[in-house]
Amino acid sequence: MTDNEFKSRYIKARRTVIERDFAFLNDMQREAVLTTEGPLLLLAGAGSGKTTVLINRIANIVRYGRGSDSDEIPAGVGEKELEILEMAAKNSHFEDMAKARALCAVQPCEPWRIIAITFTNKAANELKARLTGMLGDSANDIWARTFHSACVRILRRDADKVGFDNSFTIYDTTDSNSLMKHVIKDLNLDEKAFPFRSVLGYVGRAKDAMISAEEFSAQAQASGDVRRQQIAKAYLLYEERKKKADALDFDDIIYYTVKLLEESSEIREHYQRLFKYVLIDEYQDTNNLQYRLAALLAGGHGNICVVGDDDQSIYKFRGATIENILSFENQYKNARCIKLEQNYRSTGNILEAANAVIQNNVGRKGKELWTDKPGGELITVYSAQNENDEAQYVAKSILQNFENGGSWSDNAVLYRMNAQSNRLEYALKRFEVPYRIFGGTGFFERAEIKDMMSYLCIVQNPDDDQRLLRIINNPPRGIGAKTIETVSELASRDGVSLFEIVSRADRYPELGGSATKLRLFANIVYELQDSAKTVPLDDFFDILCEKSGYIKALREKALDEKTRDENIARIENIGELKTNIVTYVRETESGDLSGFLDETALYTDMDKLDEDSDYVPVMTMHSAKGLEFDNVFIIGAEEGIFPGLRVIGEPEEMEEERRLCYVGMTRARKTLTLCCARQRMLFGKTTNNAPSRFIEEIPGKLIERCGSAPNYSFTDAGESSVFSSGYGGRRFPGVPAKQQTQKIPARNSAPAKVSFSVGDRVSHKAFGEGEIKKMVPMGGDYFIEIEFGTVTKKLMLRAAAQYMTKL
DNA sequence: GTTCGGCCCCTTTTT
DNA sequence: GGGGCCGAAC
Repeated sequence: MTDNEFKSRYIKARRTVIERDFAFLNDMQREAVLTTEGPLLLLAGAGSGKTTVLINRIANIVRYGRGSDSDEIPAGVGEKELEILEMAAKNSHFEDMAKARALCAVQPCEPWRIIAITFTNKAANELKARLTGMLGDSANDIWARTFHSACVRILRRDADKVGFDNSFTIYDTTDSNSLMKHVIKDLNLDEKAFPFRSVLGYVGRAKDAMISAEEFSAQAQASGDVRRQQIAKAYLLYEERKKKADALDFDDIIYYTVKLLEESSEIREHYQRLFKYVLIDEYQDTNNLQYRLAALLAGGHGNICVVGDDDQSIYKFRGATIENILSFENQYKNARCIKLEQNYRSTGNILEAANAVIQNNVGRKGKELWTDKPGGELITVYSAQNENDEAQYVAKSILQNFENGGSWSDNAVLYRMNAQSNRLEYALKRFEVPYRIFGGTGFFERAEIKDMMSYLCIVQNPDDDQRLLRIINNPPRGIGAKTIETVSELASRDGVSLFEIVSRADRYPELGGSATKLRLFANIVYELQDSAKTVPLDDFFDILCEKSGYIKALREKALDEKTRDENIARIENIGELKTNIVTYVRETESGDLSGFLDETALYTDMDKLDEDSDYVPVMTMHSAKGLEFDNVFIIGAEEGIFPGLRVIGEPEEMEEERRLCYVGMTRARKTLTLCCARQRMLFGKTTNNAPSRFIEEIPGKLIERCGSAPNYSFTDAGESSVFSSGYGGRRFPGVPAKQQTQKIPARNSAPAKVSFSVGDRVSHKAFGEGEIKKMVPMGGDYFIEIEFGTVTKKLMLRAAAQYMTKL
C-alpha cells in the first residue's frame, strides 16, 4: 500500500466513524457539524435545527478535534490502526468502538478553548443547558455567553489597561439615561433641543464606529457644526463622569473590550491563542463593534463559525448591519458556506404563511424554508372588540389547550411592545393561568430593588456617583438637595468622586453642620464594606437591610393605612431579592458580590432561576427569537401597532418589521393565532386600528377567521389599510358607509343572536355528544361550558359553533 | 428638609 | 396610563 493510498483510506474511514455519531442529522446539518476548520458561514433558516447543529458541532470539536475536517495522520499510526478504523466504519456494532473513536481524534479541543457567543441570555442559557446535557459537567467550561457577559469576563481581568478599575460598575439603560440627563443639565443645554435619548443615540453610534469622545469633538470642531459641537461636549462629559465613577455602560462593555484587544498585543494574543474555536450566533444582528470583536477573537486559529439568517435580522435599530453576514465571504476568502433550509419546527401551513409574509420584502437573499410536515391546523385570526376581549380570548384559549393536555409552557404570548402586557396579565390572572412576563419593567427596575442594588454597588465601588445619589438620603438622613449640591461642587472642583468628599466632610467648612450627617453615612458604607469582606453574601444582605435602615423605614411607612399594601409589597420584593442572592450563593463557587452584580446587571430577567416550574411565557417578539412553542399567540396585529405607527411610510423599516413578524410566526410548532382588536386603548388613548397588513399578506386559504367583531373588515393589502389610529379620517376603511355610523358595541354587550342555549344537547366534531351547561356573555361572544360525558370543556361559542350541531 | 400634588412627557424592540 | 420632575406647602 502506498503512502497516499494509506492516507486516503485512513481519512475516509476516520470520517465515516465520526459521521456515525451524527447519523441522526440531515446531510446539510451533518456537513456543518463536521466542518470544523477555518471560516464557516452557516445560513440557517428559522427552525432548521440551528442550535442542534451548534451543540453537535461543539461536541464534535471536543471529542474529535479536527478529526473530521483534516487530512492529517497522527504520527505512529499504521496498518493496524487503519484496520480498526475500517472495521468500525463498516460495522456499527464493531466490538472495540471506543478504541476506534479514540483513533478518530486529532487534537480534541479542551472545552474552555471554545467560545460560543449568543445575543440574549435566554439563548446562552439554552445553549449551556443543552451542552451540559450532551457533554456533562465539562460543558460548563465552554464560554457559552452573550457578547456582553463574555466581554465583562475579559474586562474583569484587564480593564485597568483601558483606564478603568477591574472592579468597574455596570450602568444599565436607566443609569445611562439619568447620567446623560444630568450632563445635559450641567452643560446648560436646552433639554428640548438636546433630548437625552437622542444625544445617547449619537454617542452610541459614535462608539459603534470606534470614535472616541475626543475624536468626535475634534470632528465637530472641524465641521463647524454648532449642534454637533454641543453633542460632543455632552459626549465628553458623559465619558468623564463614567470614568470617574468607574462605570461602563452596555456599549462601553463591547467598546472597551475591542479597544483592549486592539491596543494590547499581549492580551490580544492571549485570547487568540486561547480560543481555538469561535462560534457566533445570530450574526445578522451584530453591529460593527461586535463584528470587530468576533474577528479579533478568532484572529489566532482562524476557526470562526458564524450562524445567521438574513430574514431574521431585527436589530437594525441598534446598529446591527446585515452587511456583516453578506460580506463574510469577502472578509474570509477561504470561507465555506452551508445553508440549512429544512424546517423541522412548524407545520406546513404555518411555514407557508410565514413564507408568504416575508416574500413581501424586497431586500432579501431569497431563501425558502420547506418542511416535509404537511398541512396542520389553519392559522387562527381572532378579531376582538377591544384589548380586554383579546386578552380574555388568549387566556381562555390557553386554558383550553392546557385542559386538553399539555403544559402551560407549550403556549406563548408574543407582542410588539412591552406596554401591551398589561391587559393580558389581568386576564391571565383572572383565569388562573400561571404566566411569566419577560423583559419590560421587570423586577430589577422596581424602585426598592434598584435602591438595594445601589447599596450593594456602593459597597463594591463607593465612587459610583449615580448610585450614591440614589441612596445617600434614602431612607431620609437629613442630607438634602442643598448639601448634595455643595458636595457635587466640591467634587467637581477637586476632580474626585462624591464619596471622597462625603467621607472627608469635616475638612470642608462649606458643608457646615451637614458634615456630621455625611460622616455618619460614610461610616455606614465603611461598616458595610467590612462585613462584606467577612460574611457570606446572603448573610451580608441581611446586615445591609438593617444597617442601611431601609427596611425599617419601609416598616414605618407600612403603618400608615393609606400606603400599607404598597410598602408591604416592597418589603416582600426585597425578600425576593434575598432569594435571588441565596440562589446565587448556592449556585456559584465564589458567591462573591461582584459576580452577583455582574449577573444582575446583564441579566434583565432572572429567567434561569425557576426553569422547572410550568408557566406561560409572555414577551416581545424580539425576546422570543430563538425560542419555540407549540402554540403561539401574537396579539395586537394591527396597523399602527404591528407594524408600528412610525414605520408606516418607511419602506426599509417596514421590512425590518416584517422580518419581526416572520420571527414571531416561525416560533410556532403546531398552532398560530394572530389577534387584532377593533378598538384599543393604549397610552391612555382609544384608537381604532385596521388589522395588520401582515395578516392580509397570509393567503386566505391558510386562515380561519373568528372573533367577536364580525363586522370588522379585512381590506385588501394596499393603501386603504394604511389607516391606523382614529384621528379624524375614516375609521374603518373598507366598511360600508352604513355600518360606519354604527356604534361600536360596548364591552360585554349582548352578542349577535345565537342558536344555542343552556341545556341544549350538541354534537361536537372533536369531543362528541354533550350538553351545554353554562353560557356567559363575554366580549361580544359567549363563554360556554359543555359537558361531554365525564369531561367539561370550556369554549368560546363563536369558535365552537363551527364544529357543533344542535341535536 | 420633606412631602405631596400636579404637570408634562413619553411611549419599539435588547444588553 | 404612568412615571419622572418641579414647585408649593408643611
